[in-house]
Amino acid sequence: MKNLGAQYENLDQKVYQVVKQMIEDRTLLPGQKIPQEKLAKDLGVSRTPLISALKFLEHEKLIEVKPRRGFFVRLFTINEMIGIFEIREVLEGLAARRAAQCITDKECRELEGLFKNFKGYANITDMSGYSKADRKFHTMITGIASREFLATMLQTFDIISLAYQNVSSEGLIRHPNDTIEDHEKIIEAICSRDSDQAETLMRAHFKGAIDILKEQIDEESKQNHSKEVINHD
Amino acid sequence: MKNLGAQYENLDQKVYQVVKQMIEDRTLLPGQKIPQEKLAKDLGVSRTPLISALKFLEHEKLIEVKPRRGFFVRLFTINEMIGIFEIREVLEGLAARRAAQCITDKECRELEGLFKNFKGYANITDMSGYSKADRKFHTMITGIASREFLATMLQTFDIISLAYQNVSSEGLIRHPNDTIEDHEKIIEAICSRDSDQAETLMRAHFKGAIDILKEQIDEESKQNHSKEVINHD
DNA sequence: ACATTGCATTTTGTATTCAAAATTCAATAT
DNA sequence: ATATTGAATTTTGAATACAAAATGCAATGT
Repeated sequence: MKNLGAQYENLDQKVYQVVKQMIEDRTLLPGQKIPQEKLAKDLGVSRTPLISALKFLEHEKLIEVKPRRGFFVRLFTINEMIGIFEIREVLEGLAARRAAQCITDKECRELEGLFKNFKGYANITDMSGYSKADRKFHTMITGIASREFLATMLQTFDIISLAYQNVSSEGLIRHPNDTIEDHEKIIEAICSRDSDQAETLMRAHFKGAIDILKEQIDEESKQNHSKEVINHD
Repeated sequence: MKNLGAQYENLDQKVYQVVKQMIEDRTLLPGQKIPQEKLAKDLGVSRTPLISALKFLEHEKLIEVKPRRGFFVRLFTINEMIGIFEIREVLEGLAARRAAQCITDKECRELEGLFKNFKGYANITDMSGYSKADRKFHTMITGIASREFLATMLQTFDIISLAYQNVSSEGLIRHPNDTIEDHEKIIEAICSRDSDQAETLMRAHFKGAIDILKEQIDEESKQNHSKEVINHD
């Protein structure tokens, strides 16, 4: 394990980053209790900055605190995931609106170039490349909208969605064929400065993901087969 | 100053509440540096839970951390306030939508009763009573929508708006005469389970507040008179 | 009078310590 | 065999300790 001591300005921040990454890449598993002493030793720091980082993550809902029992990696129900996507829907809708209002011509060209490598292919096979472009698409729009709060909030929810994608990979990662058209239309609306349309289309884009989640609930309740780390409300 | 030692489960949480309150009621002023040792002593705790609480508040953007320099009460520009209200607009819009989908008849009656004391008066003079009802209105709707994340996020922004109201009281507190009709229409939409309409009306309600803020910017830039704790981007 | 330097003081970031609470686990009872 | 009790051990919550950084301030120089 990487020793973090002394090489960064603030240990809190760096421990926070590392632990967050560990949750994302499932080194720390949902439901698992955090072994404070051990993890702190592995990271080469004392419990103080680790606890500080865990409390940050509690605020982001990636960590759950049970008083006097410890810190646990949080575990999301599908219903909670729907709630999170609904929030992303309205917040990214707002970001798209704001982006349409303040985007520069240069940013427009960059945005329009994002998916050009995938355009025109009947079937996209470079999933990881597309997925990277997709991520860039969302962060660029938020960046252009540039409202500190909005960026912070969306970052939080982005990570959560990502964590979830790893959990139920067959369910949430949508194939480029299904989403590239959405992306192009949103970019077009933003670049023609049509803020109403940009918001509407971005929201519609998220509604798609939400519908997929809702279908999952229906299926599972029918088959009554509950997956590993997902339990319902 | 109240001594907090021993009377609560977790000192962090309680220190957090108290410090938040101190920022809200302006015992701690924007821009001011937090005297850790002194404040901890005043509260009857050590620096450990105080620092923990301050880091929570940093996440909520009520506190700003300058590494190696200390914690400072944050200071909002009008542009930032506009950003915050835009977020509240979409999130409370979502809350209204969800509330319309899952409200019970009992909750409807409670909601409808909220403003009955003010109804029919040409001019409402009981400002603090109305302001309390207004707060209840928003928290009830969020509560009915009942999505943990949504509630958490809105709570954060609610506090910030409140802090701001204290700062520039002549600007943001709107007179009941201007808002009671909005409230009634929103309640009507929610109680008739019209979720689209509920969202639309709630968003329009917030747009009003945002417009007021934007007018303030225009006025100030014209008069070039900058107020005490407000500085612009 | 004002700027600069260097020492003394204060404050911060982090580790360590320690009492109280929770957990484990073996011994005993049912 | 299973349930219950109660030490021994581990873990948590919070205070304290301490080195490193920042700040204040007085002495000196311009």
